[in-house]
Amino acid sequence: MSMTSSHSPLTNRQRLIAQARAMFAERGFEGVSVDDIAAAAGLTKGAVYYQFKDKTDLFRAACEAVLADVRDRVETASMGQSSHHLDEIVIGADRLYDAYDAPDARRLLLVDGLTVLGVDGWIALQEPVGVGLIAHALGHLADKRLIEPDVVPALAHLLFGAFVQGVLRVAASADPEAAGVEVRRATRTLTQALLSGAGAPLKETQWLPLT
Amino acid sequence: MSMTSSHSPLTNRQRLIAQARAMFAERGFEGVSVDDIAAAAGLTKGAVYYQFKDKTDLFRAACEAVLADVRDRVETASMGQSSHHLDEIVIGADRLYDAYDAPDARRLLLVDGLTVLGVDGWIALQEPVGVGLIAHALGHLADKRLIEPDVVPALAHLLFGAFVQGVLRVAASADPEAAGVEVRRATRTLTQALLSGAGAPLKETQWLPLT
DNA sequence: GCGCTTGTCATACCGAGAGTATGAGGATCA
DNA sequence: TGATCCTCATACTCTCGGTATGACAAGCGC
Repeated sequence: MSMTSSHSPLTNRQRLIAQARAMFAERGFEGVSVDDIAAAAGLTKGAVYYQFKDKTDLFRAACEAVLADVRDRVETASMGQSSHHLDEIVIGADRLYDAYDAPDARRLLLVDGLTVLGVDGWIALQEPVGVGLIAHALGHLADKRLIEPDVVPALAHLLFGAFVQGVLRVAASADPEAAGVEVRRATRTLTQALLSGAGAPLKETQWLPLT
Repeated sequence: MSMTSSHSPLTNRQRLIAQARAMFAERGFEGVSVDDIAAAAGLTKGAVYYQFKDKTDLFRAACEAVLADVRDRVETASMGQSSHHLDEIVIGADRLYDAYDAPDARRLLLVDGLTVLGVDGWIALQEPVGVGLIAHALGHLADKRLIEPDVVPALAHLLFGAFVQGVLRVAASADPEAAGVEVRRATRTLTQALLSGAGAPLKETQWLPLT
């Protein structure tokens, strides 16, 4: 069970995932029928509902395949970069933009994923890769007390949300080239502001003893 | 055409929008059928397809109704607050969290809206209220040269993306009370970092003509 | 070889639901 | 009193997700 990438001939399950990934990326989750995916893989609906629980399950498998490629692009881009440095949050954001610069990553992970998988499923999906990378970089800032350590999980989530809208803004722009530079500059403004150490004291008024 | 809020008896169109808003907020766009909405309003599908182009059009009308309430809550909360001040970005974020603290705002505007209306439709929907408020507050920072003025539009979009994930993180949390405080603290870390003026010079190394 | 099980997939079918076609009923106006 | 327009109900089509069931092959014990 679950042997990933044996050798030459793809299993029918892998072909279904590959077709689903390509077609979902082009026409979206609602724009593709299960019969279409099965036919594109040279199969019928019966094969799909044997391999997967339902259409959402197939979508989830396609998302994980896309996410695996995104993770690969992030990690290979991280080779030869200064790790354990404070500005990892700055260069890490640029790496994320590069890694998510693909139609399937945008459509599956950032657009349809939230509605199809639900809020909890979506967060669980993004936690290990995107949010995790940001949280790791923020950990270095917390070590130097540039930010409070206990805000790292939530702040990583927030920054990933900013990143998501950055990707979507570029994708929706009439001039993606210019929008890409604009978004990366705005992101850099955000991340470099965190490097200036303005979140450490938080001397403001003891507002709530909660948490 | 388009007479909003005449007096006592709601028109059938308004009743349809109200029912759609309530049912979409509870069961989501895909979880509610057009017949259900029509029946809940004491009508049939024919009335819906006379008043609206399709189901998406009805959803869009419901979104605008929700957004009108959100805008009201933002503006009434803005009465008696220090405007034209630098920390408007800090207190404005808190006002946004309060204004979006409703099930229909979360589900329609932040979850289903992106997939149903598409990326362009979603951005166009959020621009006048949420993004606009943030852009206005960022304008004060740009006036004082704490950030570069030309990054304001993109940065406002990014910060709104962070805000969206903050709302969703609270909604998905098992303890919304604690998560709310956590998210607001993280947001404050982000906004206050911008106040420290680390984005002004941007003297950084001629980084990349990339993209 | 034979029966039995198991894994894999095709076929046939059901029901829900979006969208359309059409006409009924009322109101207004000539 | 028609004629026209507005508003909506009814009846229908068609796509599509999901299920039920059977076909077919590969093993496996005997």
